[in-house]
Parts: sequence; structure tokens; C-alpha cells
Amino acid sequence: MAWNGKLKKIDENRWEIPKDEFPFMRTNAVIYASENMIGQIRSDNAPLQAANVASLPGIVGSSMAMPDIHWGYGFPIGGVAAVNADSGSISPGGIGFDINCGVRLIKTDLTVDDLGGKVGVLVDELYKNVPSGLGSKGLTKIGNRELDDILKNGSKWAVENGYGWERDLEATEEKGRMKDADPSAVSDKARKRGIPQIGSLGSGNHFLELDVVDDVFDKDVAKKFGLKEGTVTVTVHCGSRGCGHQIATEYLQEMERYIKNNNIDLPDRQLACAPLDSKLGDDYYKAMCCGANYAWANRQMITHWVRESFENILEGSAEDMGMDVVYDVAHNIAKKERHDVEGHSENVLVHRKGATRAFAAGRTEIAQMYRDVGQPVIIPGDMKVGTYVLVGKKGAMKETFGSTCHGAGRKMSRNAALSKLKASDVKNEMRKNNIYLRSGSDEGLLEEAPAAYKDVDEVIKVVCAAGLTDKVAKLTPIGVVKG
DNA sequence: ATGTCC
Repeated sequence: MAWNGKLKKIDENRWEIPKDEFPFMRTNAVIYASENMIGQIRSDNAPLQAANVASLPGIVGSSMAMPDIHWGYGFPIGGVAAVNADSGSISPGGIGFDINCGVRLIKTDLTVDDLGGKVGVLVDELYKNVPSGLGSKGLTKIGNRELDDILKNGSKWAVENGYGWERDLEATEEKGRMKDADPSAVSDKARKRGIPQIGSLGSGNHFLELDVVDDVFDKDVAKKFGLKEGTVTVTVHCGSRGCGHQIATEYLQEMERYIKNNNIDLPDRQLACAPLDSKLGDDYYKAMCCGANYAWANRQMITHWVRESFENILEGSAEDMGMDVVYDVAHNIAKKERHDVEGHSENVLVHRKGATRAFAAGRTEIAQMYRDVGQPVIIPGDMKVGTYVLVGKKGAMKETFGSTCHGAGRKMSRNAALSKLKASDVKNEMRKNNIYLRSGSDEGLLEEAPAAYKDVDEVIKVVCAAGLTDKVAKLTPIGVVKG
């Protein structure tokens, strides 16, 4: 089904569904996209979901979607929506099943030459040391007490237990710890799924990517981020595994009952939500924070094994190789933040579902070392084109509650990719581009084939032309571990 | 995304 409703072109990068399109819309919806992209965006009807989100109780500003928009559960992926932090409603569909799915970028001071032809060996070592795949279990045995600590303290737990460096915390959004986390809001079932999986990559679109800094667009900012042309980087993409998934599933069920019992009228039951000042809304928020912390601990543990893998294959320590975390961003999360809304300052909860925080210089939430240039934003494209590093700009603060895109965005459903593409073609395509690939399953590889994704260059062009972010560097893959 | 239906 395609979107045949109104989609008014505001300018070269913005399209609007006016508030009067449906009676349930409390505000307008804005989609960031170019003329080139809009046909594809209409084709999967995701604009309807952006319009539906405009019905969210307590929404402030517009319902927004980034150019990587595609069909999701309730909210579109690429969706951004803010609600008043006291009276507005929180919706699990606006965060996603994989709570705090996110991306971490690790730099090195090594060039490809320094790897001495060991790219394949290194990727094999990463594949061996970082558990990946559907239902994968971590190598670390923890019990309920440790899980409690992880849910409460996130990356801090990981660093205190030997996974990584103290300074990694400063290079992580929220320092890897949402302070409102309350493990008593997390069910036994979510715990049971979380315990064996801590320290694992998972499957789906999750991956490890070995890249080379190929292009530097802003030399000063790149230098600030520790990125130098020709050096090797590692990108880690994963989330909260079955733990976050279980939290999302259970609260969605409860909120569906809540909206029914309280006669809350929504255009789609998948938008199930509860006011932040209700017990259910507050409990979900606290549980979501736990899921976020689990994901940060997870990426922190993986960081440790990435460093160990480099140490096992190459000469020298991770420290000597300059393997610092550049930054770690969450792109499936809701955050309590202060923003200007129609001329006044307001406490809001910003849902970012397949969207990345992109704060401009000056915001105190940004790590001290980057505060004068803006927040690093990490945007994976697809396994062939690689990853962009951007920096948050003023336009994001003005228009999108400090948000930008999160990736290329799918243009083919998983099923469409499975039926239309061939695994051997994807493997050949990767080989032709000199990218060493390790993948656990052909099915998973097909679902994530480059052809299943939009053109990330076009996505980046839009968010930069719209003034939300600026380009800093482009990272080109030399090796991929596909989860 | 996900023990792709407890």
C-alpha cells in the first residue's frame, strides 16, 4: 500500500502532512527528504505512520521523520516526536523493540599498511571473540545480582568489571548510564532473557565493521574526534538483545489494555502509550532506562573484546594503537531534555526511533571534549558503503529537538530481500569491493544486503542541507562481521 | 529487532 494522502512540499528537503489531513492529528507531520527520495517514501505508506504519531497525547512541535524513514511498529523508523515531560504520553512504539539499539565508533592510529595484510585474520578473530547470531549467548557468566547492577549502572558496571577504560564513559551518550533506571520495573522474564545474552552482538542489522577513514570533510572537527585520513576504525552496532525486546513487548501489552480501559482514542493500537505521570508510563520509562543501560554495558563489553582481538593479531597494546572510543550514540530511545518550543523553554520527552541525538555545540549533555564543536553522530549506511561521521548543528536544535537520521533506512522489507536477492551475489559484491565478510547465516546476510537499503549519500545530503548536521568524515569498509 | 507463535 502506498501513501496517496497529502504531502506538501515545503522546500527542497521538507515535506508536510498538514494537521487537517486527519481529524486525529493534534499537530502537523514533517518528513525530511529530497525530491529523489519521496516516491520511494510514499511507496511503503510510512507517511501514514508519521501522521498517526501526530495523535500522540501531549505531543509538542511536529511529528517528524528523517529521510531514512520506513515502515515500523506504530511509529515509522526514522521518527522523532516530543511530548511534554509532565503531562505527555510515552509510547514504546516510539522507541522500538530493541531499546537503545545504537552505534559505537572506536578509532585507531593504525593505517591499513600497519595491519600488514592481516585484515582477514583480524576479522576472523573478531568473529571468534564477539559472540554473534540469532539467540547468541555471551561468554560472561552473570547472575541476578550482576544483572541488577548492569540494569542500574550500564557501562559503569562494565568498566568496573574490567571491560574497557574509564575514559570510554565520557565518550558515551549519558556516560553509558540512564540515571532513572529502576530494575524493579523489569520483569523476571526479561531478566531471564538478559542474563545469558550479555556481551553478544545478536543478529538482524547488527554488525562489527572494520573501516578506513576515506574522506575527511571537516579537518578541524575530525581532528577533535581523533579521526585522521587513512587510519583504521571499528564500528559496533547492537542493542539490548532479548532483554530490551521483552521489556518492550510486555509494556506494549499493558499499554494496549490501558488505552482500552481509559478510552484513549488512537488511530493505531500499535501507538499504545501511557501518560508519564501515570504509574504505567513511569514504570515503562524506568524499565526503558534499564534496557538502555543493558545495551551500553553490552557495547562496552564488545569494545573490550575488539581491543583484545587487535592485541592478539597485531603488535602492541590497544592503548598504544590509540583505540579510544570516539563516541557511542543511542538511536532507539526516549530522553528527557529541555528544548525551545514556540518561543519558550520546555521539559520534553523526545522519542527517537531510528533517529540520533545531534546536539549542537554548547549543550552541557555533550562530552566536555566535544562541547565546543558539537556532538559526534555516527551513521552506518550499508555493509558495502560504510559509515558517516557527522556533527550536530543549530538547525537540529531549532527544528528537530536536536535529532537527525540513524542510517540509510531500508527500502526493501526483510521478506522482499529474501525473495529477490541471492546470497552468492551479495558475497561476490563484497569480495569485488575488497571487503572481507564473515556472516553466520545466508538468510541474515540477504536481509541486510546493500540492495535492501536506501542510498545513504542521499540521506546524508538531506540532513546536512536541512541544517541538522554537517559531514565530518566517511569511513569505508575493509571487513565486516555480520551478526 | 526478536528463543521471527507459550
